[in-house]
Amino acid sequence: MTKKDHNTEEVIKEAARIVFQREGFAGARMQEIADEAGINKMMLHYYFRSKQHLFDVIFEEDYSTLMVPLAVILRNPELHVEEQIIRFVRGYHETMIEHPRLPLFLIHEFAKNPHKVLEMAQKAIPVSKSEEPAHPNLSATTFMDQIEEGKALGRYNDVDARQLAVSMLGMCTHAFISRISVRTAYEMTDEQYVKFLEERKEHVVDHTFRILMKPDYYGKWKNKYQKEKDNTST
Amino acid sequence: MTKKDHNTEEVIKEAARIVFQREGFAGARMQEIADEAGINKMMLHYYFRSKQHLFDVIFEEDYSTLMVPLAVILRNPELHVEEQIIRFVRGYHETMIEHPRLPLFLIHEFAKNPHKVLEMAQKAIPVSKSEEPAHPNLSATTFMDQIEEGKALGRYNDVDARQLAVSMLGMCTHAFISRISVRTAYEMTDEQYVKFLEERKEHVVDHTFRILMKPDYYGKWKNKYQKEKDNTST
DNA sequence: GTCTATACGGTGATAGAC
DNA sequence: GTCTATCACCGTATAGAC
Repeated sequence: MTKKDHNTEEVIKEAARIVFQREGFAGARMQEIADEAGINKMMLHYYFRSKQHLFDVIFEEDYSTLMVPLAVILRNPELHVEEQIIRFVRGYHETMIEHPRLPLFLIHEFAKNPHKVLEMAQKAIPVSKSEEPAHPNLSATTFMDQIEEGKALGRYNDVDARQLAVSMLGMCTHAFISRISVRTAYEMTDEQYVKFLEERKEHVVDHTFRILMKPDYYGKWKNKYQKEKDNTST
Repeated sequence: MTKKDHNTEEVIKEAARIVFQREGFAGARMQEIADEAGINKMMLHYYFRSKQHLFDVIFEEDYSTLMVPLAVILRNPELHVEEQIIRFVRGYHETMIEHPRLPLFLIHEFAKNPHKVLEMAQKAIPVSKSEEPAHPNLSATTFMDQIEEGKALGRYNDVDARQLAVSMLGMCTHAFISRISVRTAYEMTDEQYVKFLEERKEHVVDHTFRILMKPDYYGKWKNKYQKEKDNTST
């Protein structure tokens, strides 16, 4: 427990993470996890009571990996909605490039067991104001309110904020969820696909803002943004 | 086979469809399917050799349900890309409102068994020209070429056509795939959610065109489209 | 041709030796 | 703390009754 920097528990968890993310709960075999970890199958039961319990531990961690940073962004009342969108999209892509199976894994298990996940969300994401839902769901009033405000100022198009939020999330998730389809369709190698994802980050921000902003306001933002980018890179 | 309008085979298939779509292949239990069909579990093996075979039948049908109509639209060289987009997005939503679990089901099983699905695609979707990939993947040259053409004509923004295609697909799928999240986030009843999806159809077209088209060309399209819509409804 | 009973194989879980 | 042996269960497949 002291010297081993990769103690058994951690080895098991990483093996379980790989197998569960690839196969889902129902498709995963305890034997497979044991093989992946290079240990005896029974050790799994010694360290984690049951398959279900092991899964819950992994799922909760993975859920937090994705959701907590995003929730922090969306709940920050100091951040302007435009800055929220930029950070959200970039953060999403950066996390998911590291963990490309996470979106489909979370969505699939969530769909199979919504009640459980909603409970978990309460635990996983610390809530400051009690009224706020625990799911970082873009229903946060700040997000919606600021979009209404932008409309009133004549900066934003008359978009439905909820539809916009769903579109933005869809644009974020789809490249990861349909990895095989996209790769096959465009005949990409692994390297080309990673490059596509890296680039996609900025495209999604751009697409979102084209939907949200009136053309001239978008033009101004684009100019300002381009300058900032140039300054950063030089 | 003659008189019974719902013969056993059909009853089993519908039960299997429900359970497979809900649980996935690995999560589905033969007993569950039998219960759903109101028959003895062993009948499943009588009519369909194995779980795998039953699954393949269902999956192939479901795959065609979604893909064939979309492929027809995308492969039609007569259709202008703008008309392709409109029909694609509407067709997708209309089919998926009927079969809301289909997107996640197909994507999940596809991700778990890409090789098999790609083979299936060859069978399911008749290919006219041999070079064309069997997957209705938006890589069809007509789609890409027409976007380049629109750019050259100064109608379209300088968007990456592949990024646009992925965004459009993501906007289409996400509302269905993350049904629970969306419903929870916006606290919708069943009826409100269906209404949201019905409306979303036109929003996605709109979002896509805002990404694709230069502002004034978008304005012209919007005007023309609004008139057509008014004429249709009156 | 339709249905039932039983055998097989694999998975998750447990008891106990070292 | 680690591993072996074994159990109980469940889904699948087969054989055979009606």
